[in-house]
Amino acid sequence: MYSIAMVRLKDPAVRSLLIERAAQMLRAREPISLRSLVDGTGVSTMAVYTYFDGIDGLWKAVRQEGFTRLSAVLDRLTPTTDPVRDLAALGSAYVANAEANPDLYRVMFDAAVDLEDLAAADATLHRLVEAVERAKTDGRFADDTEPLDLATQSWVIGHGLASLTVAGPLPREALGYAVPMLTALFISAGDEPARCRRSVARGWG
Amino acid sequence: MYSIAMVRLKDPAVRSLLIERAAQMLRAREPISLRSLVDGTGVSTMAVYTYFDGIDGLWKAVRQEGFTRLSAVLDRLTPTTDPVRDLAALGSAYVANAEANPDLYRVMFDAAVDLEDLAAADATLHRLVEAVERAKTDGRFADDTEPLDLATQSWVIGHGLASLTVAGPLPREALGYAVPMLTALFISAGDEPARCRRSVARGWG
DNA sequence: AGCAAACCATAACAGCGTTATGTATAGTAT
DNA sequence: ATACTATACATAACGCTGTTATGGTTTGCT
Repeated sequence: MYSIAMVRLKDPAVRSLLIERAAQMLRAREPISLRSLVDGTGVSTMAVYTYFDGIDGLWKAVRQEGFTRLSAVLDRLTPTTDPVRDLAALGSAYVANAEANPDLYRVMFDAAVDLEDLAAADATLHRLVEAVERAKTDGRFADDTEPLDLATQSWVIGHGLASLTVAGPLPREALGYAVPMLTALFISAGDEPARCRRSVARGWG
Repeated sequence: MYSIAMVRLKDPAVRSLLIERAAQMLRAREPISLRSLVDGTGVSTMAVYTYFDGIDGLWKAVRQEGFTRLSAVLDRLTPTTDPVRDLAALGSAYVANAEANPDLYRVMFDAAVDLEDLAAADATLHRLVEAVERAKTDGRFADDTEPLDLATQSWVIGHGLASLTVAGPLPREALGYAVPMLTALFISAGDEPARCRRSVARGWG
């Protein structure tokens, strides 16, 4: 006999509902357990097994949701005529997203990595690679600049800062180090110093 | 009635024994629980409460042990006449230590930060600050270089790389990015490019 | 209409961190 | 030496966790 308040939904709706609720509880800093997750939703603990194959699968789904949202945030940025500025803007949006959702950011990176996580992270990185390629086309970076290398190094800076501030010992203001660090990196890749400083400052602000 | 195989040790010995065993299990990638930790040691689960006030306190102690070991590794480096080379050597030792003890490194940074953790992390950072100061005295960096700022930025690079490789999506080879990244950073602080490249390469190797 | 598969509520299980209780030990004052 | 007190900790129980088993309900296909 099902309970009166029973909810009967199609597959994807239940999936989304549980992921959404997990993200919510993460933001509210409520401890997440199988039972606390489904309490008040009308779905039973078994739903988590039907849709995610256990709590680990749920975390994996949340991780991917985090990357999806990050991608959405980065997609909202429209390229300008200054690709170096765009690179800085991507970095700015990246750390701002981490700062806005610190617990989600932690979940995204605190687990052993599997193939699906790799693909999600790769999609994020790809945006940086594209921006570097545009900058190279515009002659801002040296010809021997490897776009994937420079993009990865930009990511390392963004993640290092995000990780040490939102979930670590550095104070929030340390996020500002992104400006001199990205500037130093882009200048080393061949960009003209004064112009680079302007571009990064604009993209960051 | 105590069991026959009962062990009776002084306070610090039990503390060290449990921390050491936790570090061991971490390295062996065995799941650590209160019961699995004390199994075979002759001490009861209550000892963890006597000495650490629960499992969270145990993790905190492990975290501090991690920072202590890291400090010991960095202390083993003797300064040369080239402080920029020394900075690179510190970075190299930092990521090598993370690579050698990936699980311990994760524990060190995966928890909410409290004051004692802060102090331990600060001691690590201090070594970098000193090296930057020596480089400034030698005229390698611009006069307006703030040692704490540059040291922190070096740390961000080291942690970003360590975090994304030992517990994240980047392959081990990505650790090599430290060389161009540190070089770019030090050049931006005023070091002469060719000399800087040599110093970093020597410090890293 | 009948059948097979999916769905999932309920309940039981082992393991977790923690708390409670009482006994043995260590140290100190008498 | 004796009595007292605080510490150390073995044992057991408690409420929680994720997981598995079971069986009834619902759905969709034939």
